[in-house]
Amino acid sequence: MNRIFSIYRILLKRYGKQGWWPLISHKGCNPTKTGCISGYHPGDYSFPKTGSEIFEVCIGAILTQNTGWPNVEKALINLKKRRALEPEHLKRLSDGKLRELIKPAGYYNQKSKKIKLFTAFFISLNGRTPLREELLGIWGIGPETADSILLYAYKVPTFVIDAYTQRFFLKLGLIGKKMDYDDIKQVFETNLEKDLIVFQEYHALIVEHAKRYYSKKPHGKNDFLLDI
DNA sequence: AACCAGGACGTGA
DNA sequence: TCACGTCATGGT
Repeated sequence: MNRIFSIYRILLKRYGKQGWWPLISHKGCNPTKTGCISGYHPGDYSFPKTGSEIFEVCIGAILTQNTGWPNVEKALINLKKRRALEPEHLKRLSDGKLRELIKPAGYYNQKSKKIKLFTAFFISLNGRTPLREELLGIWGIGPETADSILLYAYKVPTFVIDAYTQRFFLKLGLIGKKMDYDDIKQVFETNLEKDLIVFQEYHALIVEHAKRYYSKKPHGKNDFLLDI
């Protein structure tokens, strides 16, 4: 019946719970170990638990723009060592030092500016959950980053669309080539129950699946889902 | 050694 | 609106 939902169940069965969003502060990750790709917490939807963990997810969402997670993790660990994953500390960090710390995540000139602007906004929230429109009003926060922040930092059930999702579901014929971000988002939100866990897992599962079959060209080669 | 990554913004047509 | 160019490091 509902192909959007049945694909979710198939992906969940194949890959299991993904445990997004990863937190370097989560036990299991040793910040001194290089190349540590950890911090996932499959089956535990209580994260992030603290204000600083919420902040960490937000900064990670900015750093991962068009960037692989291993690079982001290096940058986050650098920030963590400097105690700069606390908004009040990060605010006081010089722009030059911030650029240096996040360098492994690339685009450090743009991203340092984005992080500074977001940090000021985050502090002004005083713990309140931001509105999507507020996030989109910040320079450097586009629709995907805004939705990632809402879904994984603030536990707001809003669906995240990324480049992988577009490639994958275009190939499946479930979205159109000319649909924009909000059009595609609506396809998912109207075909799924508004459930935080489903929204969190589905996006993560799409990324996991698409990394395997939609990274290299031709996109979709050997994707078993194209036959179903 | 190219190619790609869990995007967003600025520009010109 | 929209199709491009730009931003940058590190993994495969």
